[in-house]
Parts: sequence; structure tokens; C-alpha cells
Amino acid sequence: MSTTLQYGGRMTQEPRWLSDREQRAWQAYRRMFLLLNAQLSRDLARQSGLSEPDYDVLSSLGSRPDHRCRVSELAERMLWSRSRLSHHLARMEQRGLVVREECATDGRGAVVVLTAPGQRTIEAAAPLHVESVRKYFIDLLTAEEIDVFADVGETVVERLTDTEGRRPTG
Amino acid sequence: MSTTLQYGGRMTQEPRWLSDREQRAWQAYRRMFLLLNAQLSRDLARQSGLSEPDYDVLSSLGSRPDHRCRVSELAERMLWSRSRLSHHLARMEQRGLVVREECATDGRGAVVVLTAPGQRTIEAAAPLHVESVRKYFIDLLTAEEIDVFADVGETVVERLTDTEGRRPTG
DNA sequence: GCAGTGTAGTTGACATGTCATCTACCTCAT
DNA sequence: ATGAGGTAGATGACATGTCAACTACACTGC
Repeated sequence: MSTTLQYGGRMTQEPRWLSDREQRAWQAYRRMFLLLNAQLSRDLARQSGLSEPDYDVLSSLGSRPDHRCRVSELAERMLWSRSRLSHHLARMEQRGLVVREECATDGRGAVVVLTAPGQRTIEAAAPLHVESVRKYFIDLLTAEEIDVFADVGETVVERLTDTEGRRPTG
Repeated sequence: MSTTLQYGGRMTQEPRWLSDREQRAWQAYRRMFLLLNAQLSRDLARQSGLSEPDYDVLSSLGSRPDHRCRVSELAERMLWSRSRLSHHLARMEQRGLVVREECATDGRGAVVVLTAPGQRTIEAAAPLHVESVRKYFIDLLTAEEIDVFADVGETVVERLTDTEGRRPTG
């Protein structure tokens, strides 16, 4: 979690270590993610029998009008590597949550489609998951703090996509 | 990443879906974490040959006066399960970054100690890692935003440790 | 001093993610 | 039409994380 950045050693060029305030923010952010993620995963598993990745795939598909999506487009929207998505879809297909179909317009391509059980699952899971997200995160924030998270998040994402242009490619 | 929470289905009791602002914050936060984490991992691997977990273990040990720590205490401070830490220490011991010693005061216990190569590694890695953290996160935030992250992070962590008291136990 | 119970740490089986590679197909210039 | 190079997706080997035992030792009350 890289919570401790201040390392006491002697360097040739003294780096710009984090100030106490910066350190506190970084550490709090990292620990928050770790614990929040663990809690949401637990809730999701207990209440709906889904992992977070499961949930994300299902909800991404469920939010599409026809409950279907090209595999690579889905990967891009989710910021997942194609490989990861391919493996995960294989596991979800085993469980009957989604199916893969051939793509009519591109012989290489595949289309993932939500099955009826998959749809029932995400419909049942979503409200419970929102409750968890509220309980452990959103409802603890003031309106101003919510906006700061949105702004900062978008700024950082922009920095990371524009400048570096690194995408998971696998 | 649970970026989409609004699910369009019909529910028996309409849940409190996220508002647009809340949705934006949640999505931005999740995407930020995903991309930021990926970038920091890449930098760390390229510059120092370490994974983030590697870095965290080394820096936790390095920040101790004597470069040593009881295994379970380390796990607790890092918010890792004992099992995860045990596996990871085994791998790091293989690479010569740390060693495990018997504990003098508790026959069951073990103490992890940073080796000389481990110390050199973390001393070299830390300044580079701080630069990445600054470049892609800290230096993009205003002082106010930094404080918001610290406050919110601590609030959420408190909520998750006090109320639920769930800790990784493995 | 010893049974019962709790704790520290490890281990093995398994789930998941990454990376490099492979196949099949598309696209485009010639 | 064809051959070069690019893209979509799947796959296998491997790294990492989780969960449930398991071992060994510590504590407590009798």
C-alpha cells in the first residue's frame, strides 16, 4: 500500500519527500481504499454471491440498452486488459451469467450478452451494493467533499490517460 | 470497479440510488485508483524491480529503527492477512530482500528483518516512488484538496474499523 | 503439571490477474 | 488477389491473493 514514503536514508540528491500533510493524505487514501474495498467485497459476496469484478462486468452489461457489448469495447470501458476480461468472461460463462456470441460484423470479434440469470443477479445485487457504498463511503461525505473527490479523480485520470496514454493491453 | 451503480430495473423497494454528483464522485474515485495504481506499479517495476506489495513491505521494515518487525505486527500495520504476508515474505526471502528469524520472547513467533540488499533496494526505490506519487497524484492537488483526502480517508477508515471491526485474519 | 483454549505463523488448494504468445481475421497498398 | 502488418480474442505459464486447515507454542484454571 505504499503508506510510508519517507525513507530515512541518505540520498545523493535529496528528493522532494512528502510533507506531513501530504503524507497523511496519501496514507489515508491508501488505507481507505484497502478497507473500503475489502468491506464492499465482503458485502457483495455475502449478499449476492458476486465478486467485485463479477459485479462490474454484470453492471456494465446491464447498463447497456440491449445487455450486450463487444468484448474489446467492454474491456476499454472497464479499463481492463483484454486478457483479464477474457479469463473472467470464461469463468462467468461457466456460471451461466453471460454468454459469448460471434460478432456479425467482424469475424474476429465476440459479443458478450447478459443471460436471464445474469440479469436477475445484477438486478438483485445492485440496490444492496449501493447501500454498502452509501453506508461506508458516500453518506460519510459532505457535498463539498463529494465534489472534491469527483474533481480530483477526474484530474488524475486525465493526467494518466492524456499524458502517458498507457492502457492495459495484455 | 463498480463504476456503474444505477441499475435500471424495477425493485420492490426503490433503493436510494446515487445522485449524478455522487455517481460522478464514485466513478472518478474508482477509475482514479485503477489508473493510478497501474501507473505506480509500472514505475516501481521498471525503476526498482519491485511490485507495490514488495515496496510496502520493504518500506514498512525500513521505517523501523532496527529494520525488524514481528510478522503479525507487520501484518496488522499493513492491513494484510497473516497468510498473505507469510506467502509474500517467503517470496521476498527467496530474493534475499528479507530474512525471518525466530522470536526470542515468543516461541511461536517470527521476526522479519531487512537484509543489506533489501535496505539498498528500498533506499534506491523510495525517492523514485515519491516522485511518481507526486507526479501523478499529490502535485495535482491543491492544499485544500489534500486535506479533504486526508479527512475523508480517516473518516472512512474509522467507520470501517470501529463499527465493523473486520480485519483480515487468514 | 496438565488439560483446554487461544494465538502465531505456515501451508496447500484454489481463485484471480499478468504477460507473452498464438490464431484468425481484417485492411490496405501494390 | 495477395502479402504485410494490424487487431480481436483466447490461451498457457506463471505470480499473486484468499480461505481453510494445520502445527507449534502460550496462557489459564484447576
